[in-house]
Amino acid sequence: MQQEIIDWFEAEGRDLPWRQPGFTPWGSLVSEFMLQQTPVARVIPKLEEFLQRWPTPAALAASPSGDAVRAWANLGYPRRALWLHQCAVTIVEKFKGEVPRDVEDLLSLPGVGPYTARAVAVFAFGAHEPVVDTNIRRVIARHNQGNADQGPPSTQRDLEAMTALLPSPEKSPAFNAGIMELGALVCTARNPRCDVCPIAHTCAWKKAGYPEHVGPKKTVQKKYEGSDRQARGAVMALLRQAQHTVSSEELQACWPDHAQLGRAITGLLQDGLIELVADDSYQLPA
DNA sequence: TATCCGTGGCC
DNA sequence: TGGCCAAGGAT
Repeated sequence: MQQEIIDWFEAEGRDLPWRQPGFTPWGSLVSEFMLQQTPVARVIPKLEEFLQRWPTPAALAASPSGDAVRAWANLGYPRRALWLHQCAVTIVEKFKGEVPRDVEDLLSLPGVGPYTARAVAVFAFGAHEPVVDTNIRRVIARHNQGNADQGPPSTQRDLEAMTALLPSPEKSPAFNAGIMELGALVCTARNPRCDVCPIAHTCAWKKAGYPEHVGPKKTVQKKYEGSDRQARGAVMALLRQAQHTVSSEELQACWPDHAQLGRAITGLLQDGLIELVADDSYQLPA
């Protein structure tokens, strides 16, 4: 399985920006932040802009966090932009301006969890570590466990499952990237392309006749339309496009439900995504 | 562990 | 049309 995935990846893997020679560890960190729950196609243009403007952690650390939030634009989950800015500050202060290469150090950074820490360690530094993302979990669930779907994540179990599959250290990056790419391009959530899958001949799910998912299912997201999250999004969209501060009155106009808007503003202030300035106005953090 | 956190595209 | 899904993380 391992070598087949590596061979397939080298033949069929996409030429993504973060796979270009010379791509920096900082670029890897930024790209992994952007790729957290945001599709590749939407990330690519924003990543290029972001890295052109802030090619190093020191460059980003020298800018106000609000600038990072504004550049994040509509990628979603703007707290990621704030955390990435805090990463830059920490990297300058504690790691001499260089992205750390140890998983433990990476995990100490805000917004860096089990996936991002290992992705950077492996893809930027060639570490021998298990990377686990939703694609990899799905491939393992199907090919190795014969189940249609990965179900809810469990960090410890998932890391153990992927660790058991790791090939020799020098092949770790290609295997990790390859199995992830396989899940993204072939072993997809909907309409998997088993006819072109390099490991279909050993796939337990295929062999069992593609049974329905067994076991606990992923929890479904609440409806976005009319949600508190959408209210937060409306406030952030208004503040991103504003040239100056935005008055409380202008904010009222961006969302119909006052109680909901109040919760959104309170939450955003608490998260540090917006700031209250003197005259009952708001802005992105300076 | 379950829930919260944006946004947009797809079938 | 609307639910599902997308290289997760924090609490």
